[in-house]
Amino acid sequence: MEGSIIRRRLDPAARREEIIHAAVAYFAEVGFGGPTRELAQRAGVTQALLYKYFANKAELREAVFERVYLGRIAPHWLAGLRDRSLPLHQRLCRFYGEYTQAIFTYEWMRIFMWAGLDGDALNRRYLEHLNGLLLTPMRGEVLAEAAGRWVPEMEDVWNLHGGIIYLGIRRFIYHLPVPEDVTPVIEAAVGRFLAPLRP
Amino acid sequence: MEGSIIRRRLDPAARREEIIHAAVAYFAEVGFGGPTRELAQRAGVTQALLYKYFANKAELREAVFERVYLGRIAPHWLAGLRDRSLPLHQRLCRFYGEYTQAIFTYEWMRIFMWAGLDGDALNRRYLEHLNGLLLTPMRGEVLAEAAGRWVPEMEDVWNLHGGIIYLGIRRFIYHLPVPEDVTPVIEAAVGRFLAPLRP
DNA sequence: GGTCTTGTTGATCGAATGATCACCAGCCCC
DNA sequence: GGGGCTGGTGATCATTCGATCAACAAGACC
Repeated sequence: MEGSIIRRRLDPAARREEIIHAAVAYFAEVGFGGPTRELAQRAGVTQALLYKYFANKAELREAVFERVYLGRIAPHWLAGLRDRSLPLHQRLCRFYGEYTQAIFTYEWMRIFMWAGLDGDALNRRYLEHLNGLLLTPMRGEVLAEAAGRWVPEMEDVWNLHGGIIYLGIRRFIYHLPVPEDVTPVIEAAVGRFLAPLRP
Repeated sequence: MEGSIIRRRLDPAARREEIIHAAVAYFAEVGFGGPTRELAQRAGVTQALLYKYFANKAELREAVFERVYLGRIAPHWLAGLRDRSLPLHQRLCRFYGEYTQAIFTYEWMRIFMWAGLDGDALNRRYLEHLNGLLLTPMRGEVLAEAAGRWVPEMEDVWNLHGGIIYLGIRRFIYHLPVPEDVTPVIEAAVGRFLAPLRP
């Protein structure tokens, strides 16, 4: 009758995985200030067990960061942006379509914001990486396409980027209604961004 | 020789003011999870005294919200947006110049974000208010100006808004370098937004 | 200058939190 | 099927947190 709790022995790697998975969801919701006891409960585990897999809370937090940040930037995006066999408009739309698909999740958006407010260095490093690896090349493609007709500032690129990211902020941070399909919004934003290129 | 601490009796209203002022700065920095003892220290006051002015921490938090949110939207902004004796471009630039001047502060941007992550209802209400009072009329002005040539979606307006607000997010949340003077960035963004109106 | 009001403090309480440790029990292996 | 390795637990510790309260003292008033 009662919810019999069966104690299951798990492979350490699998258990660690389960804990990290639960921690990502938990910290995304309540922030890193949330008590470890509640996290343990969500992971279906005792609080003491957490400290068999992580020396302290900070280490668990690091593991969550690693999980959330690592491999979030797909290597083919840069090549895709530079593939001049396609129109630039199409390349930008494709990139932001895939990028938003990658980061517009409850977990990523919120953990990124919690970490930002906490002043975590990983956050700034991620954005500097994004800037160097993708946004600057994006500007380079515009420069090549414009052929002197227009010299965009990096701030123009950041403006495009921010306008799109703000969709995710509205949805996952502010809990405001946002279009289910962001594709048309991205296309409109990219269109405005590239408007100076039109003859 | 030692920093002699002189106990000063203050008018209750003034003391309350000091506490709220310190609380705004403190919570903006560390979030509402920050301990009341450290806040009291920053306010130059004992922790016990906080509870003479606020029944509990939640009430102090409310006072901080009230201070930060209240009167942040200037009443003349709506009239300024609707003043058709000026070009729409100029009206939008003026509005966002004043709006960013009002909210691009360390305290406002960060408390707004902490509150958003905490799921505070005031947050959503503020944005719905902003939407109804300013963004929707903005779209209305564009509609009037376009006279059928272009029918912008609310998402286009949100995109303009988000692209500009993202400047403050980059600066105060992510601690990234951002142009000191945002005026040119605003002008460029407004220009792109209104591009469909150009013949 | 004495007295009374009340703004302010130091001490302290109970609850919650991160972290530890002795001990238990599931599962593999012979 | 019975040791034994080790994943897992319950109890507990030290600290920190929000909150309370009796007692103190600064300043106004006569």
